[in-house]
Amino acid sequence: MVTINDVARAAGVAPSTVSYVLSGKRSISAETRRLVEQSIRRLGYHPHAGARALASSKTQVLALVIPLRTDLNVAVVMQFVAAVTTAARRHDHDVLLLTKDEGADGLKRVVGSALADALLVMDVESADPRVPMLLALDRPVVLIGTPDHATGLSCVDLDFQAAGAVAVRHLAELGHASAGLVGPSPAVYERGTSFADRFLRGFHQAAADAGLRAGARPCGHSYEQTRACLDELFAENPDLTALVVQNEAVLGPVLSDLRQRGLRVPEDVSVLAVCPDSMAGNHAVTLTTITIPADEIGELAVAMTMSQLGGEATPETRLLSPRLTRRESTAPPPR
Amino acid sequence: MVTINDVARAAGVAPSTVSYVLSGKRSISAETRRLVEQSIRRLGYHPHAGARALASSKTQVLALVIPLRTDLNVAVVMQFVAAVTTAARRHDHDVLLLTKDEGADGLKRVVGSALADALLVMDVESADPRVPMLLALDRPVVLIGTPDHATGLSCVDLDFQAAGAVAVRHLAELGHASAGLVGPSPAVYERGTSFADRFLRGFHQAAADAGLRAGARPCGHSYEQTRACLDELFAENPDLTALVVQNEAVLGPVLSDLRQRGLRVPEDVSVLAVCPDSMAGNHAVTLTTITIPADEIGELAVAMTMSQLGGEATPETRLLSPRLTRRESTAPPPR
DNA sequence: TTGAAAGCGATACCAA
DNA sequence: TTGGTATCGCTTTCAA
Repeated sequence: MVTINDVARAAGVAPSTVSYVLSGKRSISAETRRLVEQSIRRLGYHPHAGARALASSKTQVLALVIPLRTDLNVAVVMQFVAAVTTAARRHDHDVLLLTKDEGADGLKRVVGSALADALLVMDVESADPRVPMLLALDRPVVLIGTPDHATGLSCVDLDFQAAGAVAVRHLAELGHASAGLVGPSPAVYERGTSFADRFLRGFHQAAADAGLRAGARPCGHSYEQTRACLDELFAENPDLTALVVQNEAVLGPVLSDLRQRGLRVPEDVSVLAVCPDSMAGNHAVTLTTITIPADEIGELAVAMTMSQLGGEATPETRLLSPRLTRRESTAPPPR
Repeated sequence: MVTINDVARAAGVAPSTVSYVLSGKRSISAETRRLVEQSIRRLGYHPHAGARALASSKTQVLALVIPLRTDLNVAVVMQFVAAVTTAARRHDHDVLLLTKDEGADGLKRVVGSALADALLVMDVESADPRVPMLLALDRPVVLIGTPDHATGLSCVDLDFQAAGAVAVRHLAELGHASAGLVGPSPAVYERGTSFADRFLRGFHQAAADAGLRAGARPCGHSYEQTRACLDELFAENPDLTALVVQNEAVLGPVLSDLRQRGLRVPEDVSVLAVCPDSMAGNHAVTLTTITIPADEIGELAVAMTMSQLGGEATPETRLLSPRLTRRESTAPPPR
């Protein structure tokens, strides 16, 4: 293995000088820098991460906690993971992957054994059992989502409450008098994953304000459950003319079930989807969407982590404003 | 921070003894073990990963390289990531996430700086530029997929060639005289991602053997591209009675386009999907599938890595036999 | 069955 | 602007 001493010897300088060339923590003459950098390249030197961590108490690693349930949300989670990893590399950090099932102990372990400098946590629940521990942990933490008692923790998320309102207002402006919400799966509500509740709140409030008749139902991810969900929505409100779908996984089933009911989109029913923009074109009718900007959120989360690591920032909550893009799937109601 | 010395002092033993209790590398009296373990718990001791890596030249970390394209394959990739991470933890290892765009240099960096003990690489191409470097790297490597010149590297994958054949034979046995393959996106073929070619080969060979008229087309993931793909397949073979879809992302579009053509599944057209079993129930008709056992592959990949790390194993290629589960979407052809 | 101590490869302080 | 060196926390050899 090539060590800093090898480089130092080759360049005819002290090991500490090599270290300083690498870290930029003190000024180096042009000539010395050249010599050192050349030796580094020639020898193919890479600093030993463990040694570095030991000496500096910095790992240059971010731990990212992802949900394990692979049946739902996958596209969003994946996009987010990709964004975080890419952004982390731009800041010269790597990403250690943890799964939610490791729980609070897993986080304690990773921090305790100095495997990571900071934590990014996805799929946070309203009363997330990990929150107290995260607060106790004296490390930068950024949550994707907004749990209830997170004062002291940084949070990033789409403003789902505003999104719910934006969805309703778009439909109201088109002239709809009613709207049904096809929500995330019941499990999501049961776990108290806050984005579902926040969207629902925005949805109902805006509906009340606009005088819309609104109904909402969670929706499991199988075709049968989707059909049942629509059955209920239509039973409650037979003259429904618009659906808001906050569940990417069932977009296909929703659209095909509507067709089987003899309902055309958007002529008979408008459909507004809450999902990444990239999914808008994957259906027979291009979808009006409120985008879930997973990569923006990921990048922002990393940026916030970095400034906390730099000591320049204190915890804060950032909610991104919803953006609606109108496409083919929404139109004025029939008649 | 709690160190091994703190634990040793609390337990009244030498630091080395604590180390041996932890590693099990020499026998310890019951009493000493009890004392040490108690101190560890009481103090909440976690060994410092960096220090450990420095002293032992082992990181207990596996690097996992994932593809970045988030539009395709996401479900499979995600399932795989989850499986690897979970399996790694069972073997007392963590997972460092790399993206494919880091390329060969990224791998060199990670190994060079001793960030990981072994590499798991997804999305390998036939003539993957990373292969030579992986061979040069003197570390355990397991590839998900099978590149061309990988002698010396371990590979795990579904036996896609056999899968192609199994698909055709199932349809032939049902009495079909023709079959169309809706393949992965053109980009996948262009990159020479080997699973696509292998499936295609098995598909064509088995079709020739069984006397089936077979056509195949790549398929982009948008609705428009899917419809175009089906257009071509039907143009080439107007009396097509069966489709094999090796592209989970377009299953929805394929099914709804068939309906728009007035074709019922399975009465008029049989559909056989190559995808994770968990997706079989997400459509109006439950799908006959050849499963992509992402979690099995992930677990196996980790197991192989571990035995290589243990020095018990030499590189080998393992192709999992395809498993077909018949559901509603395949049936004898009309008439 | 246990202890003492020499590294592992960096960083960063103290000097020059 | 540079060098020397103690130090980080652990593993493992050598001795007892």
